[in-house]
Amino acid sequence: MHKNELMEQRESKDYLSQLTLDCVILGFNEGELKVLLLRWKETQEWSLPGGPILQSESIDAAAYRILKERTGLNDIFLKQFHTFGEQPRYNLAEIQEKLKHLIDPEIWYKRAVTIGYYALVDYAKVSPQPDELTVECKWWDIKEIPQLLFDHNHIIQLALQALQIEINLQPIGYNLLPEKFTMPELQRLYETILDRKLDPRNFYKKIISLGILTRLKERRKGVSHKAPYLYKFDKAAYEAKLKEGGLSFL
Amino acid sequence: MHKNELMEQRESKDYLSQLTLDCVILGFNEGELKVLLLRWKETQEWSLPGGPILQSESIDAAAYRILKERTGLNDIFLKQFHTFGEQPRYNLAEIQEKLKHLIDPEIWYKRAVTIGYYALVDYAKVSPQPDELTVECKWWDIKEIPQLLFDHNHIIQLALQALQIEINLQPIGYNLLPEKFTMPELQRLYETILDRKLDPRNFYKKIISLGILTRLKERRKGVSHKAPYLYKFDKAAYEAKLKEGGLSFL
DNA sequence: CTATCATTATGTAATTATTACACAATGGAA
DNA sequence: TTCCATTGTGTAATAATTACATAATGATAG
Repeated sequence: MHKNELMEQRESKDYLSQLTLDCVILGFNEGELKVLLLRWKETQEWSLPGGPILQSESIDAAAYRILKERTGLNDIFLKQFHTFGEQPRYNLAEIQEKLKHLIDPEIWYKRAVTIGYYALVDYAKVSPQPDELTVECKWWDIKEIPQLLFDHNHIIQLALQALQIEINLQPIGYNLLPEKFTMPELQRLYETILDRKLDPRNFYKKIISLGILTRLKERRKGVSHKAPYLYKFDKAAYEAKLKEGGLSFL
Repeated sequence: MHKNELMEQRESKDYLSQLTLDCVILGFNEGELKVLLLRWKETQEWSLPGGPILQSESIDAAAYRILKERTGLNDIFLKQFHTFGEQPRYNLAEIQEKLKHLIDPEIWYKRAVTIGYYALVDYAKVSPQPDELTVECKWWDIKEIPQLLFDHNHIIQLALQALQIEINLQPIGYNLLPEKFTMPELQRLYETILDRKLDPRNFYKKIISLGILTRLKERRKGVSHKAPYLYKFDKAAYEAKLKEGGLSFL
């Protein structure tokens, strides 16, 4: 491309894109993975939280901003997993029609690129907040997600795939559980993410052998069966192991 | 964000970004990983191939376009690995100074986002072509890369990390070698990517046990030592194994 | 108070995968 | 013909993964 062409392009802004970000915010409750979705004003249409990235911020900062706005949480496990720039990413006319009461159809760019992040949060600590274009923000069971706006079903699908790989590389379980948790809870989390049953004896051995868990004296009370022990993630041990290099998970 | 704000934003184009793409094109020659770099006109400055993504194309299509332009190749293993949107990504003033003879400093946007792809190609099949802003396109040994423009050293670093993970999930070796190759060549490729020595007997066992390699009757000739067998990647067997689900690599 | 229910906690043996390790064979060059 | 560099290959030891079953316990219901 020649200097003049570049200048012309800049003039026409042809090479600029609408750059947005979408967050797949995941929590874990009652043995199921949950994802936080927003319902748009005056419709029954749902989508992922997200929005434009401002010129003044890095894309990571934008992701943290959106997370903070929707969940109230600051320190969150957040990871970019894919950038979506198909052409077209979704049926533009359909979206224009569905959301015309909210957004002038003119505003939709032909090609919108969105950067996908997933976040892992402690379900109990989140207070879901809708944004300016939406009226409802709530958790959905990952297995009961409706048809979403844009290509958001697809984005969630890829986020879950990325998570299945990540679970082998990091103790991500600990981001999704409260500070104290039981072994069966942790196992159920792994089973949900990996989408397969695990043997409790082998799971216990494996997890314990990582040496990054502390068993407390306490047990969970109020369950109508043998009370399970509570465990805590031992962050210091984890950091130490990481430095030594040797840490792989399931 | 309210409708009016969105309209205002659109007017000012504040939420639009310069969206570019950079390709880490990797080849393998003489036992070393090579990366294709471009030297800019009238300077000694090098960078990765890349450029703006056009409004009319998907980001994957843009990556294939750039690859085709720089290498002449069509069918290429190409993978998006990360999107870079730090703020700032690099020292803008420095870049403006270095490239002012080519590009009006005005043209540089404050925040540029680039999508990183890596490509794996057969070194021998590539005929490197510079683009409009560059005069030289050539392979560099991965271990001898100079200080590059922008944040391109960083981008290469992350591409190599992504490749180290990918090598466990796919037989990517075959994209980097010619159709026929020897076992020691394949081993050296793995050693280079993983950056560690492998035992030849264990490597042989492991690779053969995947069952996706065919040993030919032929041997490589003209070497002043025992002539090694040639192997071919058995694509049919690979596809079959993939379907059955069970395929993991090193 | 006791029996029942649901669930937790845990060990061992078999299988499979990984690692460690050494030397004879061979093609070309000297 | 000898020498050199490199290829081709097997076995034993160790480590990791899988398969598998039962006693303990806390709450609840009778």
